[in-house]
Amino acid sequence: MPQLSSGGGDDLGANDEMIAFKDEGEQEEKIPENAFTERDLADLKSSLVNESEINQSPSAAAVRRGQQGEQRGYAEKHREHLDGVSKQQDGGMYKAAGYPTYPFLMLPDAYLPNSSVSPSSNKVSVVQQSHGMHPLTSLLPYSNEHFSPSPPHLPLDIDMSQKTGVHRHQSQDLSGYYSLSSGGVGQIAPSMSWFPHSLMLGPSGMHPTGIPHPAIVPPTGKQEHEQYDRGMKPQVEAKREKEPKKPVIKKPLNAFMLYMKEMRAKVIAECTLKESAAINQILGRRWHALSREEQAKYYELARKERQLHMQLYPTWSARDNYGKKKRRKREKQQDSSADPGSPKKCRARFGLNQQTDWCGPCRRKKKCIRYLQGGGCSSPASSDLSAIDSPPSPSPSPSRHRLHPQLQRPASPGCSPPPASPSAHFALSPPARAHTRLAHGDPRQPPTKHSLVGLELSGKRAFGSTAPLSAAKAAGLSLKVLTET
DNA sequence: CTCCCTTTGAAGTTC
DNA sequence: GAACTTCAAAGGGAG
Repeated sequence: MPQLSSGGGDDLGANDEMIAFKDEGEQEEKIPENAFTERDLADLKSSLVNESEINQSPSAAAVRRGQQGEQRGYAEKHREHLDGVSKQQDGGMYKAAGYPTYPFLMLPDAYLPNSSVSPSSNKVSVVQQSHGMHPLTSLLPYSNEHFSPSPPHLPLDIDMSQKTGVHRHQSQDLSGYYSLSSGGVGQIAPSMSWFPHSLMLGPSGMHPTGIPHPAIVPPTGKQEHEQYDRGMKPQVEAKREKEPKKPVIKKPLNAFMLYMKEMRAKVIAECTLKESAAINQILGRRWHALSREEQAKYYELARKERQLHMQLYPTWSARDNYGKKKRRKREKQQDSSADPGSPKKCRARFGLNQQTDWCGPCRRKKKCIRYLQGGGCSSPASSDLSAIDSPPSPSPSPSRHRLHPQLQRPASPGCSPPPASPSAHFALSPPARAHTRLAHGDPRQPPTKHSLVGLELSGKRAFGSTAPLSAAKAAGLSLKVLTET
C-alpha cells in the first residue's frame, strides 16, 4: 500500500491491522483457513489506499491547513494528506461496488460532500446497538440493511459544504447516522451514549455545522461534563454564555474503543462485572478473539469516525487535548524510570494470583510503592514468575509494555473474572506492545526488530494481529476452553 | 473530588 | 523513522 508506506497510512489504520504477520508459527496453519478473509482484507486495504490516493480533493485539507499553525510541519503534511484522503472519499470510496464483501464498510455518504440530505436508513452509523448481540452480529448498522452493497440512493446527508441546512434534519439524520435504527428505537447501544449527551450539550456540543457530535464535550471533558450536568451553577452558566465556548473536542474513537462501547454492556451483563478495568480486560481478549472481518468492521468504523471527525473539526488536532489529563504519563514514566526493563508494578510482577505479594498501593490499584522506591519488586516470586511476569528481555518501551494482566493468564475471550491464574506460556512476555506504529503504522505488524524473540506467543499483538484463528489459537487455545467452561 | 485501573489504537512528540 | 507519550471510554475503587 503505497499510501501506508508513504506515510498516509496512518489513518486507515485498519489496513495495517489486517496485515497478517508470520511471527507465529501458527500462522502457517492459519493461513489456509483464512486465506479468503485475508485476501479480502488485503484487497480492502489496497482498495482503501488506492481510492484514497486516487480521489484527491483539496478543499478540506485547505481549510485545515489554513487553520493549523505553521509549526506543525510534519503533522500538517500528514494531515493534509489525510484531508485529501477524507475528501476523496466523496469519490465514492465507499460507494457500492467497492467492497461487496464488506457492505458494512460503506461510508455513509452522509459524511460526504456533494450529497443530498436524505433520511434514508442507509446511513452508516458510527455507533451500533449492542444489546444481546454477539460481537459478530452486533454491528447492526453494518448489516446489509444499513449498508446495502450498492445503495441506489446514497444517503448523502452530511454535506460539509452545506452545513447550514444540515441541522434541519439533525436528530433524524443523526439517528440515522448513529444508527438508532434497525433494532428498534428502544435499543440504544451503550455506544450511543455519547449521542444523547451530545444532544444535551446544546450549543456547546454542537458543531458549527449544527451537527452534534460525540466528540464535542464541555471544556474539560468528563469532569467538566459532570460539572456541566449538575452544573448549572449560575456563574458557570453565565460565564459560559458570555464566553465563546470552547468545547473540548474529543479524539475520535479508535476501533477498539468503538468495540468496547458496543460490547461493554454485553460483557457487563454476561459477566456481571462492573469494574471497567476488568471489563476492559475481557474486552481486550475478546477483541483479539474477533475474526479479521469483525475487527475490520471496527477498523472501518473507526476510520470513518476519524474522517468524519476531520471533516467536522478540520482544525482539531489530537494535540489539542494534550494536557487534559491530570497526571501526565510522563510523570509516571519518570517515576518508574528506575528500572526500565522490569515490571513496574506488583500486579505486573506477581500477577493477580499473588496479590498477597503486592504492596499496599498496588492492592488498592494505586501506584506501586515498591517501584517508586526503586526497589523494583525484587520478589521472592520473581524467580518463578520471572518467566511469566518479567520479560526476558526488557521491553523497549517500558511504559506501554507493562505486563498485561491479560497475559498473566491465558487470554480468554469470555468472561472470567479478573485473571486468576497465570499461564506461563502466555505470560512469557508481553511482547513489547509494539505500540509504535511500526513503520507503516501497523501496530499489528509482526514485531520486527523489537519483537521479542520467542515471546510473540504471549504477545497480544500476536493474538490480535493475526486473525481470529490465531487469536483463538494463541489466546484461546489454552483459554478458550477455560472460558467456555 | 480526583485519580487509578485496564484495554487497543491513533496521533502527537522526541530523539 | 523508531521509540515513546498522550488520549479516547467506562465506572468501580480508593485516597
